[in-house]
Amino acid sequence: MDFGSYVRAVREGRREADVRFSVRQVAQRVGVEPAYLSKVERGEQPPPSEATIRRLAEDLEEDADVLLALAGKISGDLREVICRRPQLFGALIRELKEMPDHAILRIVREVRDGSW
Amino acid sequence: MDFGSYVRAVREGRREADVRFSVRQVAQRVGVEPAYLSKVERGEQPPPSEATIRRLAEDLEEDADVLLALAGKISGDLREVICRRPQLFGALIRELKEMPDHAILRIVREVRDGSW
DNA sequence: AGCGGTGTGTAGTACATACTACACGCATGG
DNA sequence: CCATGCGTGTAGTATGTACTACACACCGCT
Repeated sequence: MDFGSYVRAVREGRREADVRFSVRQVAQRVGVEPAYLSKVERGEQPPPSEATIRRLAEDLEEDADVLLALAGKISGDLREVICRRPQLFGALIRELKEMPDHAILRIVREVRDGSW
Repeated sequence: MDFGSYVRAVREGRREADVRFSVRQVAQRVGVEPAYLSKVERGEQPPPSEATIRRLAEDLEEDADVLLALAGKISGDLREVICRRPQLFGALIRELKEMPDHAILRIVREVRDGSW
């Protein structure tokens, strides 16, 4: 699933319950031209900037990280964290690359619970 | 320390032991114009592309991830890993954001040693 | 019949990215 | 003294990013 198709699917879904989720109205709330959003949804244009994707995610009540990922982008705050200690986070991420979700989730929980 | 200054420092260091590390010769091996490398080192031009940074890192025997980080970029393979499971890795990285190096290293080791 | 709202086609813009090509003056060695 | 290599200044290019502006045809409503 690419960025455009996903956004279109989500928006059309929302629209079934709320007429305010037309291309035009979403575009207006997000602050872009309707024609542009239309083209992005159809993949005729590449995904928008991080800032625009964030506003779009908020309007559609979608997770910004997921939309950014579909656009092949990484949240600015995550990039900063990694760039501050690239070897450390590089090693960690490459180590966890093939790990199943539950193993990673377990680490997240254990770190959060302060077993460290 | 910005990207340019760092590269310049490393290259000048290497040069003390090996005359092959002039701007011109490094540029030639890396595959860019000497004037361009010169400008990048002095911060007159923004850092090069990921591919060029990788070739530069190899020539200078520096860690590519470190150079990429100084350029504010994230290695393509790491981006792919994160983009495949954005929520999971997002949660993990944000959880580890303020953690000291040794805590993260411990996780890396424990994952590698297969205590999971 | 006409008005508002719909999606979309076409064209164009401003800025960033990622460089190349050529030229200049300096210095060091044969 | 001049050839070689050095770093660097100036100018220019191609491609990508991130959009805007306007126009068109269609559909439902009153």
